[in-house]
Amino acid sequence: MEAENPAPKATKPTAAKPKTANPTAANPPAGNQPAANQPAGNPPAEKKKRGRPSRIDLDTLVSVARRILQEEGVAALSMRRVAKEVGATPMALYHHVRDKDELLMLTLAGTADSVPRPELPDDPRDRMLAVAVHMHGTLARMPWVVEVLSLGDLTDKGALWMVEEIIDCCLASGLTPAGAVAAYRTIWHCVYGELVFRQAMARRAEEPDRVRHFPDMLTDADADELPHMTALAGRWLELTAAYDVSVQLGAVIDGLLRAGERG
Amino acid sequence: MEAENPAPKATKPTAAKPKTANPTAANPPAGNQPAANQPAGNPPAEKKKRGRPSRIDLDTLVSVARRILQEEGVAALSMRRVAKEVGATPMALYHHVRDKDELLMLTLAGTADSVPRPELPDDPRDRMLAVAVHMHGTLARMPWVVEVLSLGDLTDKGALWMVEEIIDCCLASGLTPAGAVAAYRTIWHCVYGELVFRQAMARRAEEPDRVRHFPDMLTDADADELPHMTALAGRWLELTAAYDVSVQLGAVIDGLLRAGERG
DNA sequence: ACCTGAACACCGTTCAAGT
DNA sequence: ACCTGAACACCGTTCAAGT
Repeated sequence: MEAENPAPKATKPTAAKPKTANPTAANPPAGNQPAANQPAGNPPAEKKKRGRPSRIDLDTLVSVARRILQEEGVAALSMRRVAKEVGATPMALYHHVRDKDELLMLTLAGTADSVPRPELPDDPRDRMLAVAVHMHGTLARMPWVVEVLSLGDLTDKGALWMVEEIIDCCLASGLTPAGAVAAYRTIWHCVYGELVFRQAMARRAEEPDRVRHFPDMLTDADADELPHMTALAGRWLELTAAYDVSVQLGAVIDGLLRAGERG
Repeated sequence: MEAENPAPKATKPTAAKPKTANPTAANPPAGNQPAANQPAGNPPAEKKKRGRPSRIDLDTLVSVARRILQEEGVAALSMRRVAKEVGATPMALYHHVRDKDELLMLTLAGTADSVPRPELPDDPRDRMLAVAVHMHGTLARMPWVVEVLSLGDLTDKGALWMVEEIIDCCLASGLTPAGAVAAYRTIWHCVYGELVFRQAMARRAEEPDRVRHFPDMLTDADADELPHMTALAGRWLELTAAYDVSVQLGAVIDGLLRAGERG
């Protein structure tokens, strides 16, 4: 019954083949959303290809999706919405991307290159701090990227120089390759986590009639078990607002590098 | 026209009043999902209240929602699904919760108390590391909580002892109150970030025919600009799998405490 | 007070058919 | 090869009405 594999040629298309060869190469930096602002109904008919000119192509799809994301966030992005904006049926998109998830990942390509690289100090410790702060600052100005990034990691080739720099600094400071990769990840977690909760707080602040759980849930009866929390409750917003990403990342980096020296 | 506020009594219900007085108090620890496993069509009729006995009450709503979340994740939770499982119309739920977001927040109450508190060492540094590792380990076993937590912070009163402990250790180590709160947040970012990407990696591993962006996107031509990345590309999965949360959190905590000593 | 029924304005995706 | 039309199986939520 299940003897040898029959006809290994191409009888059963394994459904695995991705539709885009190399998305990052096919989708150059794009500066700051080139001309995606006009209503995309009729694309400029000046690109000459043989055969029937397809009404929509992957680049415009991704551009339109990216614009929706940065103007209205991930919640506003739907296949139907993109289809409407390019003047096509929802199902037309599925000829260019496998599904919504693939379209989302493609929107990340080029975002890192849309921002100029900063000058970096030479000292490894200061250098990796500068890179980490730059990562954070860039993403703070692109909230939609943070939302999309939770689906996966490292999809934009233009962002790899930052990873390279941080790992280079770690190695220069004496960490092992494994330690350097781990240190990079920890730094990334700090950056990413801060952005997620900063954005969550911003969203909550927009709907003020929502139940506030903390610190409103604390009563005087909690002072026994939670003395510091009750004491700090009144200042909590002020204290969290004073959070300094640069200072915290500096401390984290110092800890990671010192652990490498000892290990 | 817009003179003095008319009739400050209760003429216009300001739509702000939350429907649950104190969700955490109204919803005790609940151990490990008490008896939410039987089909919840007919609730046990042994609770005697006056007036028409409501067919559904908030507690069963939250229990059912929590079960769906931990069995199938946030994507599977919908108001309609919960309604069906309690044997009611979708709209019946809106008499007990304001919207889906409120229901999600309510599911968090009691989750921290469902896990026993660990023994903690006395030394502040070791103590806060133990708490952080406990946070991470607990949430690693409750992926749905991580997903819901991105909507906000600190909604489960039973989780506050961990924040209290970490802040207490920071203060005992000489940090200022502001420094202690900041240090807690940084530790939380590390814990949370690790969990998000661990889960994202697990999700991606489940659908293996998806495009892998990294490190597959790297070619030999990138060796100039990204020497470490190309060199480490082959070992990347192995290296990230070797990530040790406890070691990393230890280094982060050391860095944070030392920064406090100097500051 | 608590719940139902119908409706509105959406989703992602499959499938068969058109050119 | 590229796209359409209709359909499937869903969403969260509003509104008017029932008891």
